[in-house]
Amino acid sequence: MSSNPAGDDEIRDPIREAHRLWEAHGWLEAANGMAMVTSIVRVHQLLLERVDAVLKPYDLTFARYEVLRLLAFASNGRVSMTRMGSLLQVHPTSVTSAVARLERQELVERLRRTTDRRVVLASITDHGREVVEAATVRLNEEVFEQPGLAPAEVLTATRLMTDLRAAAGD
Amino acid sequence: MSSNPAGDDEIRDPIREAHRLWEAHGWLEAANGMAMVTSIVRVHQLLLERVDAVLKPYDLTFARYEVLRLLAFASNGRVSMTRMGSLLQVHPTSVTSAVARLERQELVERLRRTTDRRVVLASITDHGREVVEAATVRLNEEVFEQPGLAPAEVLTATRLMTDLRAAAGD
DNA sequence: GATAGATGCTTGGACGTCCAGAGATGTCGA
DNA sequence: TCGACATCTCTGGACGTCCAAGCATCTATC
Repeated sequence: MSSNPAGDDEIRDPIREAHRLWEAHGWLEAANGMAMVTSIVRVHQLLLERVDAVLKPYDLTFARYEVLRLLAFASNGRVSMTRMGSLLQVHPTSVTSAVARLERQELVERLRRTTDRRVVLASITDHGREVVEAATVRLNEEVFEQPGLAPAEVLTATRLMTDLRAAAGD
Repeated sequence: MSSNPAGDDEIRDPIREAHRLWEAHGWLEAANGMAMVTSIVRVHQLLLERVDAVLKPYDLTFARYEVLRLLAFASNGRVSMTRMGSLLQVHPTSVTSAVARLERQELVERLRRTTDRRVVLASITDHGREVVEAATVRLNEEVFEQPGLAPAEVLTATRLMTDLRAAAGD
């Protein structure tokens, strides 16, 4: 179809291309917002790829890592399911799912609060503590200390994301 | 445990709290990066919530919307599966999954390229075009024109996300 | 105390994403 | 022509997220 020597329809950056098409269709007021949203979606995907690659040797995903990290921080290493969902800002069923897998991996135990037997407490095991500490060291080294932006820009990006969260009622 | 009158362990912003804990554990070099990554993950979640809410009346998700939008832009309304995965930057199986659902909804048809019968072309139907144009109008109005930041900040955020994508080899 | 409503958690199902592997088709060199 | 290899797509399964619905337990009201 094309005479482009590097292949047909070479597109450098799909997001830039989408922005161009939005403007070409007259959606001028929306083009920049579309580009921002699409960029965030893509960055999210790339960052999670990096994070999950680091966590893979520990047989963890980011979702389960966050649960373990939260429990390791908690006093007594115990937090109720509902409270975890609230702190991690995920739905109760996601907590159920994550804790179920962590329990199978023997990184977490389930306990029932005696004063209110409806409440399930997730409790990190000694092995869970070892795993989460090792995983945190690696995550810090390989992702969080090298997030892909200069230190000042990291702060700017964080501030903008915080504003976006606030605008969405977070 | 706590004497906080508004309940125990009131936490305003889980991300700020995580940042504090990271510093308290001496992970100073990683704390800002952790906060940025966590913020992006959260913003992604909130934005997709907004987008999916707008698309719900059209029985679309963002993933399927992107496929439809791409097809509507393409000449003849046709694109091969592999090329869609490349342009949308998702795995081939995600394209298969999205096109399968769109086909059931009669928004897309599958054709086979005669000159190379390995290639499947997704082709948008007239009904698909109607749906995607209507959905685009709503998305522009309700999300992309009101992304939650001032216009200048939208540009800054987009630039930072673009730099992050470049750093990740996008 | 008994019953109605609230709360905490789980289950089952739909969808999206990724991986591993398989099947069909094309291409290239012996 | 034939066989080896590459390419395109799909299937099946694991995991995460969300929704709707259900069960167990607690609380409040009479």
